Amino acid sequence: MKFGMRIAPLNLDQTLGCGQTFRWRRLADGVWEGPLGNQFVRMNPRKSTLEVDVAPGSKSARRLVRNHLRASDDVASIQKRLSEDKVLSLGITRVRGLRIVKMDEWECLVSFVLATYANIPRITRMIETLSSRYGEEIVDGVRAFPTHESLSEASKPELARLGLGYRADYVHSLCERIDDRAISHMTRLNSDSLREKLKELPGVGDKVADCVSLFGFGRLEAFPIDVWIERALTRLYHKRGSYAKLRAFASERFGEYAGYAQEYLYYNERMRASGGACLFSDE
DNA sequence: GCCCAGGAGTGTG
DNA sequence: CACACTCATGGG
Repeated sequence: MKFGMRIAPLNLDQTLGCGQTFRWRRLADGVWEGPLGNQFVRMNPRKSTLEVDVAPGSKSARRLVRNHLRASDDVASIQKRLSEDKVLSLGITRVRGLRIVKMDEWECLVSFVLATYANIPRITRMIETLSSRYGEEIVDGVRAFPTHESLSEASKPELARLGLGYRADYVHSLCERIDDRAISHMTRLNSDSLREKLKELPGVGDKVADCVSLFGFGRLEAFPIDVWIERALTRLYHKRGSYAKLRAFASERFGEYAGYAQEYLYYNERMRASGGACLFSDE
């Protein structure tokens, strides 16, 4: 079943390939596919519309995609606001279609706990391993990210044999410490309280709490600081210091859309490191 | 082999 | 508050 929808501006390569989320795969010609909720979705960016292909009878696919790509974000307006920053204004037009995604809260939490001190290819593998073991099959050979219930059935030694390293213990205790009800309750907290609640969880520190706030709970003011962002802040803004200091700087500088600013800086820093084009400069 | 990775937890000064 | 150290392991 195919249908078209308008989500603009949108660059799927930038949005789905930059490490916000880990289960989308790029096919030829800019087509992306992957599991979204309990459905397997293929997305093909056309001139002015996004062509979506899902299994016949999938009624909620349109809503799922719109929600995941945050279709209601007024990205043009957000970029206009962030362009007041002289550093970002230089290259922001080249990430016009890079959108923040909205992930499932539980999937996001586990994913970014796994992401600690690992690189993206490995994170992808770990998440694929958990999904293939504990996820529900949605189409042939593709399994959804495991629910809290199914992942909770994994024993500690079982998890320890899956190549997660020390993260295996985090995942196991995470299952014991939180459930769907608790997550549902957290969606109603203000961002500061949410952050503190997340940090009470095993394997969740400043950075993971901010990633989960941003990509999982949709708090656009969150500004996760990893090694790449640290480098970007040093190089472009000559800012160094503790997490709290850098976070305060970002909050003051980028305000309610700090999350988008973070993603632009992150994308740019990684492109730069891999020899790609550099969007922003401090000159 | 070597260095690094979308860090967190714990202990110490 | 700031550091220092450890944690387990794959990717480039």
